[in-house]
Amino acid sequence: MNQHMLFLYKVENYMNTQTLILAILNFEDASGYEIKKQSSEGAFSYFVDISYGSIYPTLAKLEADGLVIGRSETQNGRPDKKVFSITAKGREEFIKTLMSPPAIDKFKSEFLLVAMCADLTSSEIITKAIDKRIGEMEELLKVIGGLRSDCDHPATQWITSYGLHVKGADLEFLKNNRDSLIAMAGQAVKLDEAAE
Amino acid sequence: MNQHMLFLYKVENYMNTQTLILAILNFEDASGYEIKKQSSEGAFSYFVDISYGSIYPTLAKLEADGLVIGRSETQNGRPDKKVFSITAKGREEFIKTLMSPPAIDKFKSEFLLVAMCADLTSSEIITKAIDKRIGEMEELLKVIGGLRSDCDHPATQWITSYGLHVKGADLEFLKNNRDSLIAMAGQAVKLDEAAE
DNA sequence: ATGATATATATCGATACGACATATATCGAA
DNA sequence: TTCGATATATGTCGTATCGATATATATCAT
Repeated sequence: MNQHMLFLYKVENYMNTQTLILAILNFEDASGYEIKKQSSEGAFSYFVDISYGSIYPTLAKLEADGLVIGRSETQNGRPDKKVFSITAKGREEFIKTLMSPPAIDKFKSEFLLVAMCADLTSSEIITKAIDKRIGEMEELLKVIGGLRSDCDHPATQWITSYGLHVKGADLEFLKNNRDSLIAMAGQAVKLDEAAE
Repeated sequence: MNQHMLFLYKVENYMNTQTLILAILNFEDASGYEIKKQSSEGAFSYFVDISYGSIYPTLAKLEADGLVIGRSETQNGRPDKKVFSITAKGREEFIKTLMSPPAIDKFKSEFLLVAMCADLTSSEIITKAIDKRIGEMEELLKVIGGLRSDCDHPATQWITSYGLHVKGADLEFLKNNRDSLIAMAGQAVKLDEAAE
């Protein structure tokens, strides 16, 4: 077997717009706007994010493929919306994708980049960066806690407990080690000055 | 001020290929291949990942802009490589980007999607998914631990301690709650059958 | 010698993001 | 009372990035 035959064993990534939309619609009917809200503020926001630039074209494609169906709804005091439901074919397709082993998490952090380069900047910059992060982490814990109490679906409870545990540990480290990171700020500059 | 003037206050995302390459070259000179290794196996792999499809075109652009300079190096028993160094202008540009407050972490998880949909699949699928994750988490802890002992740079030690703390808590939750997630598998199917 | 693996550079199609455009309606403040 | 801000709602478009592929050299085990 050579490297060009690896596709036979390839584990496909399914964390794409199509799967995400099917997952959300499998829980409840939604418009494109509501899908965006679910993905960036709602129950899925902790591990998912989709942009409008992906949502609307993908909804059109999913409808053309018969995986979802849309209907227009007129509203009082708001623009009309197009609400989508998942079809039997869509649900089947979605459950099939869930059977592949999940790919490893994707994680990118500007904060860790700044922290790793703490010696290149000022203590003011580092203080702002870590305090911003502590605030965001506290906010995220509130959001996850809210999701947890709003929903009695067991698997959702499981993942929110997971989130609270991990992000709680995260916040704990940030608070306990805030000052030691700030103390590293500007050290590279000081070394340069000492060398002159 | 209307919404079209928001760019005046916009906090730019700087977690892009250009910044990442400058960050890596600020630590040490590297070829495109070595930059890829740093980003997916080395000191930066915990919070960064760049593909070849981004690295080579960006290196060419950075060199054209005078932020890095490349030199060819012939090697014994290996293909030639082009090693890049960051310039004074590049370092200046990089430090300037570090002064903006870091954007929130980006996180996407197929595992959490599968876990949230545990009731739609079989216990076999869920068992494989969580055991795969436990194995990957143990592997990641080893990698971060290795990075920590290989490097005496204080800020790198700080972020690796952070990683060990958070990922340790992650693994702890997975082990303690593995069986309760598996118990949720297939419940939606059972409810369907009971309704028949 | 054959195939697998590692080093090394590069391109290209598909995907997704992020900014922008457009429209309706509510509500508080100048 | 109109102006601006905010929220709902749909959609497009340029561009950044990924993931797969192509190509080449060299080593090492079978």
